Amino acid sequence: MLKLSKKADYGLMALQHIASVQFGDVTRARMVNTKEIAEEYNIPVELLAKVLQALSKNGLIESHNGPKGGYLLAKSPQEVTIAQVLESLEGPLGIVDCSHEKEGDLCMQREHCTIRTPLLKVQNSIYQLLNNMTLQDMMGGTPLITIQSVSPEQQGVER
Amino acid sequence: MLKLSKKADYGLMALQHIASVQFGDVTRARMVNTKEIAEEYNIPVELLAKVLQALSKNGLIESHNGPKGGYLLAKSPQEVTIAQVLESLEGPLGIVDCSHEKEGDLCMQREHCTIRTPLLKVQNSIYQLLNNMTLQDMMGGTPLITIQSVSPEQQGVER
DNA sequence: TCACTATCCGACTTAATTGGTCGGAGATCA
DNA sequence: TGATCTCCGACCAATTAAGTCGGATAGTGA
Repeated sequence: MLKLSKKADYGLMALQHIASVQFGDVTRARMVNTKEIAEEYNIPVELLAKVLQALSKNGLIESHNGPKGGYLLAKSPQEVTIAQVLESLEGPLGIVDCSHEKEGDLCMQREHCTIRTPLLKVQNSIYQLLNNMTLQDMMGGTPLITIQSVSPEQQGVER
Repeated sequence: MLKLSKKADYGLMALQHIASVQFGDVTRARMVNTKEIAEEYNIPVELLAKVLQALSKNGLIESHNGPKGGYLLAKSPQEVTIAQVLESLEGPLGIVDCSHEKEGDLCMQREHCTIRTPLLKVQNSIYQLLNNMTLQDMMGGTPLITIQSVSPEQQGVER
């Protein structure tokens, strides 16, 4: 319930990866391509490509093709909010349908609908939550759970 | 995106209706059956029945069958949280899959997953939000959009 | 310059979840 | 005791998401 889609998951991972390559201290800034991310995170390549497509279309990342091509962050990490990412991949987000319904297909329950107002409140709260968290927060702010590429013998250490 | 299911919608409406019939000031307390709710809110009867079944199974309402039967709220409105309702109808709610994953099917992205921790924060915030709002809040606290059942003589008005 | 290669891009197919439907079992009231 | 009204559990269809495939485009090296 309320689970976000694989596309959203993949999108967030990819963006986070691109951001840390581009702005992180460890490696020097470079372009990163679909295949690299897919292999790093075990994501089906073509699906990830689709996700990156959408993000590019919505102006969150820039695409450069040809050999040595790849993707680049279009904005700085603190300018990209989680809400923007999710909306780019899944359309406008809303708990209730009637929040963004067009003329003609309003729900049959409308007339007696008593749950709309309180749910809209919840929806707004969630939106603010997602809109206040940026890529920046996902990168540096919180430590990784398990770090594999550092010391392999710590693999078993979880949570 | 993040939209809650029809079942959840229907469930909330039904509970709200039952609550206001049982505890509201307008009419005297009585049992309410599936058909009545379905007609009132234009919900497919059988689907609503399924929803009420689930709620009954999870101890949120009591079922009484036979003629003059119907449903009754099992707890007082301020004891029933939105989170409880949603979980009864849709299983445990979580933004990320890995929050309640069992042994064996952990996601392939786990090893490098950098987005888990921040997303869990978001998830907790949302949960608290839903867990702090009760049926009571949905009834009296917030005004209705359209108030049809206010004047008693309109009570019998059916369509 | 020209051909090759590696990339992005859009449409299609398949699997899963959700929404909706049907017939049966149990209980109550006349 | 019988008939009726209710809840209950299993079944089927439709929508949506997940994953796949081939084509188009741009850059590089000979």
